[in-house]
Amino acid sequence: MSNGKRQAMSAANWIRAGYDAFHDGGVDAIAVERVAKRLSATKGSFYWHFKDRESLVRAVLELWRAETEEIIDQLAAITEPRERLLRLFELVTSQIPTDRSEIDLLARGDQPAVAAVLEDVSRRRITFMSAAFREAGLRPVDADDAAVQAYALWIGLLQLQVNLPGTVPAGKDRDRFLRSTRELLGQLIPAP
Amino acid sequence: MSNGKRQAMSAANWIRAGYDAFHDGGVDAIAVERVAKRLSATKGSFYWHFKDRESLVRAVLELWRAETEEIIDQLAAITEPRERLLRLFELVTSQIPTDRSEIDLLARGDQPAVAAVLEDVSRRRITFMSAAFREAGLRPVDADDAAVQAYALWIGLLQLQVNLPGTVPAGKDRDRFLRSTRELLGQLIPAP
DNA sequence: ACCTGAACACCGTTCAAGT
DNA sequence: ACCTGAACACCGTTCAAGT
Repeated sequence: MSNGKRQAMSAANWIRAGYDAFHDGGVDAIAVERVAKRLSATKGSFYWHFKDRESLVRAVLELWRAETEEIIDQLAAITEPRERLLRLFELVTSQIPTDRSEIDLLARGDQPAVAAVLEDVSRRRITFMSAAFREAGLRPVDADDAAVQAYALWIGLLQLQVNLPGTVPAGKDRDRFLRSTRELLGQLIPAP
Repeated sequence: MSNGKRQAMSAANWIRAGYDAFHDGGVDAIAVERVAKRLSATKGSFYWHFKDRESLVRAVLELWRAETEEIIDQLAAITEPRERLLRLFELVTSQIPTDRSEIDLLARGDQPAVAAVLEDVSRRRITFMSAAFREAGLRPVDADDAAVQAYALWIGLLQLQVNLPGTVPAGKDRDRFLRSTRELLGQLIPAP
């Protein structure tokens, strides 16, 4: 358990530098040569600590996963399922005007390292919503459907936000749009 | 207007080969070196006909744009706006289980050549829907919102379909899911 | 007018050779 | 144990030189 200081340090250094690169330039920026330059190290050094680029991407995205887990933990504390869903919809719709990293990950979903963590996180979110819909009174299959539809609308809006700026209203129209979107999502929740 | 046969032929050859590559392997497959190999030509030859890779991508995606235009033309023939929207929802939801190229384009939206055509096509679709919602009785701002929400749900589902196979129900659950999705979209249409 | 071939700057990956 | 440096196979782009 105790450690010779250099060795463990170094792998963590590469991951930290990769995480910074990810936030600056997305998944593509987690590039061996560029990260090596950032650290004033050589590519050869990298391949001592990691099998390949994919391992580094995987390690960096593990950090991202941990961040998203916290949000679910907070929501889980709300016991009333309708309230929990409405709070969730409020949370994610208000994030829509800002979040970019999420879409970058969706766009790189063809890379296995990205696909792995993306699948995990998405299924986690969908399962979480489905459970709430069930608690709120939907039959299991309908709860699953509703969760998938809500999630699709969510990431679809993120996608439009990033890819087609101007389609998702900003400024003074923003509030009206987000309210109306929450209403649409609210249609998925059965009446008490 | 009339032509020396080699010259015009050659540029068109590159575009056709690029279009094939696009269908086989997505936007990334429109790569100068690989397409050159396909044609048994050199990269140098390519740069005689095109300024850069981006010009080729642009030319290839023009073909894709033309294909999507046809669908809108068909729907425009339906005069009753509610019927037109329902038919559209039916059309796009039934495509969800198969379409991949659309998502590949969304994923490469960071490339200017892709962004350009993607924006055009998307705005065209959203405008088309918004007009129908307005004809069906919504106020202009609400019609715009509804169109954006419908489109977001659509591409969100495409995204899940491709990135997270298994979340969008297939097989015997497929029909129930698509029906319920059409119902949710139908909520956006005002009562007659 | 059209094309070849080599060069250059980027990637990822490997590996002998050094410390 | 850890790293360097050079090599290789891919990219895109440029350009002198050929026909």
